[in-house]
Amino acid sequence: MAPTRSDLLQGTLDVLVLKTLSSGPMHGWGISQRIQQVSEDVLAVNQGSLYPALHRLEEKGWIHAEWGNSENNRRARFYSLTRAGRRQLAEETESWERFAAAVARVLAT
Amino acid sequence: MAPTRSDLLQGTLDVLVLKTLSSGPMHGWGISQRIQQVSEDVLAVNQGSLYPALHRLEEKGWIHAEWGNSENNRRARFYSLTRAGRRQLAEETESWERFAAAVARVLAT
DNA sequence: ACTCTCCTGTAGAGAGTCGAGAGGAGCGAG
DNA sequence: CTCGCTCCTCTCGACTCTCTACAGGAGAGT
Repeated sequence: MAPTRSDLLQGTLDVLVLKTLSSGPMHGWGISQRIQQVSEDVLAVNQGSLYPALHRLEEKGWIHAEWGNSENNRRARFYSLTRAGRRQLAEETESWERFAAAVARVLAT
Repeated sequence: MAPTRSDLLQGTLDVLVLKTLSSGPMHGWGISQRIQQVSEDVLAVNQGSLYPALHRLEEKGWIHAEWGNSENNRRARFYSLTRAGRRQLAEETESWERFAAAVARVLAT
């Protein structure tokens, strides 16, 4: 098994999930697969972080959950972005960019 | 009072401090000023985060502390990077860059 | 003297991730 | 048919780190 360092920085998971959901509804397991794939295995989402995050996001009204069946015919909970979630995604994306740019400025000698 | 969102992502403070120290010894208060300045006020380091971080870094042997006098003739604790700290800085810088790039990949549709 | 700025430090609370573990259900292989 | 694998969801305790708020000493200017 590849070590695939996860080490999600606190607070990044939310925006990652929101963004992943912005291309359409998806179930939790799929979201984690997707993030790992798109990040080229740099980011790995632990299940112990994923589901609490999903519930957190749902409680805040940024995503909406619904039971359904996966492509493999399994019971899965599909999440989709709400209007508020879309707004939140925009906000968090911008603040991530500001933050990353600032860190980069410090790190650049 | 300017709002200056701080919201340091957990784990970023260390590399920021290490990097700031890489250009020479400096005292805690100066480090926080420097980071805020270089980041163009995007990053603000709280004192309640700074000093514990400094002590953490020292305990791990990445920085070395020494009492001295500041430019304003005040008692100040000067920190400098150790050899291990330099190594750590290189490592953390690289892993930050990998991480930031990965997040950027996810965020870029 | 008094106050301002510089400078270091601590304590409690809160947020979020990690590792580990549990469990159900579909599907293919033997 | 039963076993085992993959898919999929979920929870708990430990841990780490940041935040807010607080406390205090000492030099410098008024």
